[in-house]
Amino acid sequence: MTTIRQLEYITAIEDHGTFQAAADACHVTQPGLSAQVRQLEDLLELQIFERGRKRVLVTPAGREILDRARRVLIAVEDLQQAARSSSKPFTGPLRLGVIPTVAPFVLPAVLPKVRRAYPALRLEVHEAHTPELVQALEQGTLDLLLLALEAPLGDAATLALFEDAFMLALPRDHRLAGRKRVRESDLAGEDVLLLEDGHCLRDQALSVCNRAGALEIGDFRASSLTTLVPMVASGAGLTLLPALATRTSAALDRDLALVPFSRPVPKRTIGLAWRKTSPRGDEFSELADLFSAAANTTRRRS
Amino acid sequence: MTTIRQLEYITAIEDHGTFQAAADACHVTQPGLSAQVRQLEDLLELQIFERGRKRVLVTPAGREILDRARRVLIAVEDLQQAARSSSKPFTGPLRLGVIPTVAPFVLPAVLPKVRRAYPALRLEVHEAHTPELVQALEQGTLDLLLLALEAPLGDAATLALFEDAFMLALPRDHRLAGRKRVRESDLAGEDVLLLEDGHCLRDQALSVCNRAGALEIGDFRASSLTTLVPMVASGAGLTLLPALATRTSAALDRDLALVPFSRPVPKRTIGLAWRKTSPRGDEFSELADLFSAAANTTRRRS
DNA sequence: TAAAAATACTCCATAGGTATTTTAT
DNA sequence: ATAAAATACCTATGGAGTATTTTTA
Repeated sequence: MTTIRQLEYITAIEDHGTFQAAADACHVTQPGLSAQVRQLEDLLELQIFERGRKRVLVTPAGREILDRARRVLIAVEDLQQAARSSSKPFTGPLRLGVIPTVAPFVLPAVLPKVRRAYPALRLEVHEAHTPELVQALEQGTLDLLLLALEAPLGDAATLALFEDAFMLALPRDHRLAGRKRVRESDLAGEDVLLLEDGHCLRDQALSVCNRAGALEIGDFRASSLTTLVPMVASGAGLTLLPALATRTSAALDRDLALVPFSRPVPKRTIGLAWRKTSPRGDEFSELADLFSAAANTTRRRS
Repeated sequence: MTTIRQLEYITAIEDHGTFQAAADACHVTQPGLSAQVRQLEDLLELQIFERGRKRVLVTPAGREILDRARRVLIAVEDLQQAARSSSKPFTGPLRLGVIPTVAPFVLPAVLPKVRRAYPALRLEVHEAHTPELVQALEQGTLDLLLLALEAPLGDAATLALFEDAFMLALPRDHRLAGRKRVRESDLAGEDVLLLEDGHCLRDQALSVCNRAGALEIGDFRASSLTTLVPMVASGAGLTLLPALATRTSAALDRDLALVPFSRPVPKRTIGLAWRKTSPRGDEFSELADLFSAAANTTRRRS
């Protein structure tokens, strides 16, 4: 009969590339794992892996089986988590994924609060771009995401925490630096600096710039807001910064000016996302209160 | 560690009401099954069942666990079915659910064709109303549904087969019996007979009647079209019959007249539905060709 | 020839069996 | 009083171990 263990073994093989590495990861011996894989292949009457090469290859039929095996394992994990949650909620590991343009501005305020409110919760933070986070969520590698809800999130459950308005960041000596407010159309013809590919913030800022007729500078893309801000301050161009990022020391550059937009204010929505089938939806909703409270604190601290 | 077998046991207990009956259904002894349940409860650190009463009761926490156990088992079944399908499609059991107002008019033509085209397919037909069918589909008790797509089907994948227009069925001596065509408004003030509760066809016909201002006769509801048609023929009132049902001997009553509607023609859409995650979606789409071909044959035979 | 997977075998943990007692209606 | 679940104990299947051979890049 098919067993959960067999499914863990085959997914471990795909994850680690070889039977030996998978066996190590599962804390069993290679022959033991091999035997189980063989048994599963016999039972299903199809070959999952193509052996022999340096790296095991997955057969087309195996591809389908592996995908479904992961679904089974997620369902099993969810069941076990449901059991933990129902007896003692806010306990055990919680793997949180956060995008890089949010993490440094929210987590320092939130994490201590979470630790204090739920000391039994073992929060693991992983930073990555939205597509990887969403994939990890669907694969069951992450439990909860903190990101901009404008990006495509598959069929995750979402909960908005707060709106994060964009502000125009520019050198102090720029002609727009003295303005009380700017409108998008003021950007027409300006040179803008943006983040590198992958950041959802890049895509959002870019679409504002395209609408306004601003032009991205061709030869530079910042890998983070921390590198982007000094570039702007030194006169290389303008950029859009989320308000969230304008309250930390990183943005406090005396050569940098910040101007808010007049309505309609371009913005992003920061929120939480989780698998609709997650057993911890209620816990996440409750955690959301802490997150938005902490985020508001950060913003008010300005 | 949690095992698939344990999950099968607890769902069997819920399905059969007692440990003993579940053990029989699983082909194991009661103590063996009891031990596994106990082990799972110890592992999850929660009680799933409340023993002692004549019928075992499910605890609130157990309710959650049982629901998730069923999801796991469906995912496992799907994996196994995917394995079968990838090696030899159109093989093994296919549990088909059909609504009562479609089954007798489509299956006689379709089943022989299916048997001939896919002799290795072991088709099991179950007849029930839409809500039970949808629930069984979601629970993994059925694989494929044949029904009217207008009813709420959850998040099933669907494929329309053909449109089934409604016709006005009435006694030969009724004032509308000679008409070439009728419009919905012609029904205003007429007495209509309908099917009993549960039939989606009842709901659809009723909504047409409500729009048209026709009144349902209060003291009679037919349990099937076979009982409804003679009632109409004997002058008890009018009814709406799907065209599909008007081509069989059951409807050939010399006291019955059938009049088509002028545009817009009230109708239902007959189609297939299956779980979006089913491994056999491709097979079902291919089967659909047989179904619509057979259904058209039935209709042309008139 | 050097990794990795398969084979051969041994062992023991445990799922599941039988017989019986306990529990709840 | 009786049906159902728990307990006690036993058995044997099969999952996982060690040692070794076979495979293929």
